[in-house]
Amino acid sequence: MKNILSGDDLLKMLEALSNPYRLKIIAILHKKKEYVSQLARELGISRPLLYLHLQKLEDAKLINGHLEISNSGKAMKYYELNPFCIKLNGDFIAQAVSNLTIKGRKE
Amino acid sequence: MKNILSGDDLLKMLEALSNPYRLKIIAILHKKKEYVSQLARELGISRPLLYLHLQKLEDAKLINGHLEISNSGKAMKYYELNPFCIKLNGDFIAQAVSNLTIKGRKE
DNA sequence: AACACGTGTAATAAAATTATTACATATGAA
DNA sequence: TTCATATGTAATAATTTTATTACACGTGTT
Repeated sequence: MKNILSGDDLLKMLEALSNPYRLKIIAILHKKKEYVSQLARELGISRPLLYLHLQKLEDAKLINGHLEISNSGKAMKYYELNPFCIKLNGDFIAQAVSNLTIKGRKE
Repeated sequence: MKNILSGDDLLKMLEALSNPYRLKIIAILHKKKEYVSQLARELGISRPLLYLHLQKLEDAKLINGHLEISNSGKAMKYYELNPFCIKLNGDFIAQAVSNLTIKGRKE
């Protein structure tokens, strides 16, 4: 049985998940989609900082965002969770590592 | 069904896994226990740097080390993998986040 | 027009992680 | 004694990540 995830993708995902705010974002979006300003309020952080975290999660393909025009006519950027499930154990990691790059080295 | 892992422990584990060398260490130790100097050679990194990575993995309880006296009488520090298996998905994370601390805040 | 609320980013500062260098110690073998 | 191999750490440098500040722009409401 082959692993769909490359070592590099797994690493990117783990990096994206290794921050408390980003775990919280996952938890919030697991319940429902939400827009940026509201997320920032719920987390108690500034929008610029939130953007940074959202970007990392989106780069890792864990969430994705899209614009919606609200009834009142405002553009709202909603993010939603991109369902995932990884069985993280020694086997899985050993397998993924077989094609893992270290800092731009060919390896 | 309760989660044995606190949010803080999950985060620590994810942080420990979010580095290419540390993933490689996991992969190596998944096959067999190994001692520090040999690990350093296999990974192509210095021992001081390796120690840092081993420490993070050990703090996250993913590996543990112990001294062994070799036949030739030298002290060798062997590390071995501490078997683990986490089903990483939205549910699991949402659950763990319920008791997650952010930077020494009571939350 | 002024205000409240939304998106978006550039520039910078602060903090944490990662990496290197230089040591110290000990054992067995040549 | 000198060499090769092992453990272990302190001090520092380099890099990356995280966080802040200051902007710009747009829409609807008062």
